[in-house]
Amino acid sequence: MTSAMTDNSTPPETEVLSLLPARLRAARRDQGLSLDAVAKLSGVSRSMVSQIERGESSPTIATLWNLTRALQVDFAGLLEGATDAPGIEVLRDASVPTINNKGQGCSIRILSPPEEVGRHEVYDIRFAEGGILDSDPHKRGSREHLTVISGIVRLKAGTQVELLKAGDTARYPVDQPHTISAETGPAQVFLVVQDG
Amino acid sequence: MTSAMTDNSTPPETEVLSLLPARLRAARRDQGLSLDAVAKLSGVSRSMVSQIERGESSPTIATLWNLTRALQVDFAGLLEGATDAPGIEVLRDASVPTINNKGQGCSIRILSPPEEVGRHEVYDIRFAEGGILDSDPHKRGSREHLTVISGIVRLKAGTQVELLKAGDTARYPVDQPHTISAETGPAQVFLVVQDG
DNA sequence: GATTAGATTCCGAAATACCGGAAATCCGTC
DNA sequence: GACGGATTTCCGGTATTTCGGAATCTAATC
Repeated sequence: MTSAMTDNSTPPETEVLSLLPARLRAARRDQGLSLDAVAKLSGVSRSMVSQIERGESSPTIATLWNLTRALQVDFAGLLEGATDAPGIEVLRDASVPTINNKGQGCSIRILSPPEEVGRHEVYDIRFAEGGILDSDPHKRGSREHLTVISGIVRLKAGTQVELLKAGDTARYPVDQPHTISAETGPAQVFLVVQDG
Repeated sequence: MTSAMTDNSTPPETEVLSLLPARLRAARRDQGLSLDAVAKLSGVSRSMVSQIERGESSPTIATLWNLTRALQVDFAGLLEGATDAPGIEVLRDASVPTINNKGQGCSIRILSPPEEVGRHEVYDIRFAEGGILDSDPHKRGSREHLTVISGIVRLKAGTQVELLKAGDTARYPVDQPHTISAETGPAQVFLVVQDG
C-alpha cells in the first residue's frame, strides 16, 4: 500500500505527524549515522527505520521511543509544531488583558499569550487589602512559581500554609486546591504556572 | 499473547512507557467519559482504547495522537517522568542565590531551583543606572518572557530594539544574541526563560 | 569503465495493532 | 435475588507494522 499512515481526523491544519519523518532523518544525518548504525543502537531494524523516515509507516510508540533514545532527541519536542515567532512581541502596560471578577479584591493581569497553552503561563496579580484568590486543582503534575513583588501574602496549598513577604519565592504543586491572600495590606505578586 | 509491549532496551529504571496506560485511563475517567465516548471522539475503536489502557498493546503514534486530541491532553507531557515535589518550597528574600559578576551594574537573583533544568527558569534582575546584561544565544527554540517591574529598560534581540517601561511585557526568541540595559535609571525586571 | 564498499530500499514471512460484534462484568433498582 | 442499562473485556478477522535478507543505488578508487 502506498500510504500506511492512518491519518484519520486530520484537518488541513495541524498535521504535526507529517513532520516527524523529516525530523528523524535530520537527527540521524546530523550525527552522521547510517541506518545500520541506528538500527544497532536502537534495536529497530534498518528497514523499519527507513520506512519510518520516509513516512511509509507509523511507528508504535515503543519503537519511536527506542529511536529517540538512540538519536538522543527529546520525545516530547519531536511532536511539537514549529513554534518560533520571528521577533519581539510587546505587550504594553495599558493593554494587558486583565481579569477582575475572579477571586475577591484582586486583579489578574495575563502576561502570556493565550495560544501558548501547554507550557507555562505568566501572571501579574495585584491584591487590595483583604484580597483573596481561590483556585481549584489544575492538571496533575502542574506547579506554580510565586514571587512576591511587594506587600505580604499568605499562601495555602493543600494543608500547608506559608507567609511570604516582598522578595520571597515559593514553589508548590497545584494538583490540589490552593489560595493566595493579602490579609495585612495591598500586595503584588508574580506567578508562573508550569503545566504538568 | 499476554504482553505485546515490545519493551526491548528497557533498563530497570526509566520505563516511562509503562506509565502511559494509567495516565490515559486517568485522563479519560477524570472527564467522566466511557470507552465508547472516546472511541467516537477519537475514531479509535473501544477495544483498542481498552487494550491500550491496560498496557496490552503499544499504540502507533497516529492512534495515540488521535487519543490525545480527544482527551485534550498534551502529547509531549504524556511521556515525561512524573515530576512532582511534595509540598511548598520557600526561598526567602535574604537567601536568594545572586549573581553580580555577570554583565555590568546588574544583579541576577535566581528564583528557580538549579535541578529544574529543561523546563523554565525564573530570574529577578535588578539594574543600576547604566546597567547592561549581554547574553549569548541559547538553545534553538528557547524564548524569554520579560516583564518590567520598575524603571525603563532597552531590549535588543537580534536586530530588533524595543523600549519598555514599568508594566510592559516582551516575549522574544533567544536563539540569537540579546541585550537588556537600563540607560535612564535603575530598573527591576522579571525574566522567565522557556527552554526550547 | 569496472570494481568494491557502504548505504538505502525492496521483498516475503511472522508478529501485532486495529476494528466490530458478542460475551462478560458492574452497578443501581425493583 | 433477579432485572435492565451501561460499561468493559473477549474474540473473530483484516490491515499494518516489523524483521532479516536480497537487490538496488551511490561513489570513490583503480
